[in-house]
Amino acid sequence: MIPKQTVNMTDVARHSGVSIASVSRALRGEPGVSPTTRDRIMTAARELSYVVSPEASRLAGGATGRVGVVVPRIDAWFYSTVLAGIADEFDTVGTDLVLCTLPDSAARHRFFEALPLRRKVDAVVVVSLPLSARERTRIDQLGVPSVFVGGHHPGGNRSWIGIDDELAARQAVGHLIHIGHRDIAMIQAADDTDIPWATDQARISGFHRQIREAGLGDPTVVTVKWSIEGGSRGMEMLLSGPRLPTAVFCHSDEIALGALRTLRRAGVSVPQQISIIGVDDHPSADLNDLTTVAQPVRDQGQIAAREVLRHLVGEAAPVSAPNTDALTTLPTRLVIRGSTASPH
Amino acid sequence: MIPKQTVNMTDVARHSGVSIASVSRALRGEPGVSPTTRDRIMTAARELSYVVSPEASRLAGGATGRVGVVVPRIDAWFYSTVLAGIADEFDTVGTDLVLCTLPDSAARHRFFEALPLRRKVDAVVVVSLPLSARERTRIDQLGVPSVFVGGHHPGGNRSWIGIDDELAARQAVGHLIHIGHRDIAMIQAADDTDIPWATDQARISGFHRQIREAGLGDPTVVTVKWSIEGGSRGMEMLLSGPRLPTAVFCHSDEIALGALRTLRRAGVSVPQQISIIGVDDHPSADLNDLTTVAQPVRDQGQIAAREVLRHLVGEAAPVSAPNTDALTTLPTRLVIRGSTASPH
DNA sequence: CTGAAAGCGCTTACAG
DNA sequence: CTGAAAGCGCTTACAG
Repeated sequence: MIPKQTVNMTDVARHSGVSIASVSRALRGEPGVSPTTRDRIMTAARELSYVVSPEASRLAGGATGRVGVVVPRIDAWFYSTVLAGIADEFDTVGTDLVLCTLPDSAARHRFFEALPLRRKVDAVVVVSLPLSARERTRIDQLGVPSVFVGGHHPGGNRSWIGIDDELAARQAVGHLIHIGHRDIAMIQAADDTDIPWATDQARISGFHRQIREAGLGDPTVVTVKWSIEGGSRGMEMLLSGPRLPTAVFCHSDEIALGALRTLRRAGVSVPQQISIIGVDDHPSADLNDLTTVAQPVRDQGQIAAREVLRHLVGEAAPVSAPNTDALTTLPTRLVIRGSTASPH
Repeated sequence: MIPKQTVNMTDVARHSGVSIASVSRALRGEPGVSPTTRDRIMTAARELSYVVSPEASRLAGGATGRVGVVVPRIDAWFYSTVLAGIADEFDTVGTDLVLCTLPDSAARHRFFEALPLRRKVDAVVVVSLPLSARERTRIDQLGVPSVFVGGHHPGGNRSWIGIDDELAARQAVGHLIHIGHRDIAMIQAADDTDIPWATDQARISGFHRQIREAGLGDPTVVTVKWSIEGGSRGMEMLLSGPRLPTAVFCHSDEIALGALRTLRRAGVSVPQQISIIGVDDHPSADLNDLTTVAQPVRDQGQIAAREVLRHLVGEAAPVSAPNTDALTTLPTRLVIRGSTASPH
């Protein structure tokens, strides 16, 4: 005879001499089970090292114990770090993480049209994806709570965790101005998708506002792709100009690192001849002595995870929570290293 | 009245005027459904934008459509890149990826004892975890196919994809010897867990073998943690010695980057006064002009994913595949940049 | 506090 | 080729 592969609720019930209804209740910590019975059940479950079948549980109206996490990609520092924060938090409560990556627009389109997460998860976390109205609707149509991380506010009273990108830009540019720079350029990053990243807009407008408020003239701005290559290219563009600015605000640390590489190759010394500042506090920023504005990345993941788990336990609609409660803005802070100094 | 949340197989059956048995068969591409009927069913399913309930499917004896991926952590370049390769591949066939991270030994212990993946996935990919015999057994007890990536051979005829770490070390050291170095030290990384990483042993023995075969004397070796900090520390130790070697083989690029940082701070010029070489071809290696031995990381993930999917479709036991077939070793190659040069 | 029973949405022999 | 029916392992009213 073939032994049963897995022990099920019936086995636990038999071993503890009760019905499966009681086992189900006890295991989920529901009221309506006497302490004695509960004890007996828990012991039996442990002895048999029983785990509920998520399939059966879900099918019968329970939860899946799974949460979907949607990221553009994972082989990039920001996303993998957010993901690590989420994974850690899920692990403590035993929630399974179903990962969805949308590396290109085809994958993205497929995801939002087919909604492969449908009927598979109890909630979803969307990381750093600027959504069109249609896409936002589709996420809602998953019919489960959603939480958004980074980049843009999803609108409505959807939960959002992120930083103030405009402020981050102003902190960076403010530092340059504070130490005496008057001729500040920006290497800005642009995405090639049609939907503008809120992050990008905010960092750009923060730069311009800070420049304007300091009474400085029209700054030089070059636009490149968001990558180390892009940063290299951007600095090459600046080096090709009539005169070099005394400082450059880079859209991100990746851009800044590319810029530093070009400067090193060009024999321009940093910070003596030019100051460079980025945003993010990428691990390589420390390694390359880059001044930057740090954002708490792992924390964003952790907080998002907690938020989503909160939705899952307190199933009740958060009537008490006002609209504004849905937005959590984390602080950014200047990290001064060796790539910035006063001009001359 | 409350509208049904989701459309189920019965709806599709009704719309196409057949029984749910036929719908089930048609949707899974099984034989035994006439082309006409199949067409009608497919159309109805599309119109209703129906997706099968994985829960119900699994419960009834089908597959979950999910594969578990176990990684030590994700906020590190190697793992997130392997993961990206896996995720891409899964995406093309619609397999869901359930992510498990084991950041510390507590999480690891919990994972192997509780086997949270039990009954939840059709297969599992284990990335770069050196397993004890007990842990290997536990993975087998999941009762689903498993594929291993990187680091160590799992033994038996389990599928494994990785590189030849000993060869990688020899390629690196061979380059140093080839350009004239005779005094070569190593900064080696040690893990703090009790189980030795096969990767580590292999890179270390590759170093020693190459040194020995070149007839060079007893090399200086310092041991540190696998991190940029560790690399910094290691180079500090070498700088504290009686005389500086002319070249240093670093266990990994991260170690090498830390070493470079210390040298920069110490005012020792690379490669004029000392050559540095790493292993991995971490993105920062390019940025910091580090010579290294590259390994295909994303490919390892992709191949592992394909392998696991192969197991899933061809459910039949691979009787034809001999034992050796289970091991896939990917090539490594020297990438020469500016951190190595002939001595003097 | 406890249990018998219906039902969740599928897959799979078994008949026809 | 097609369908009626059992059963996968749970949860949840409904009785007691």
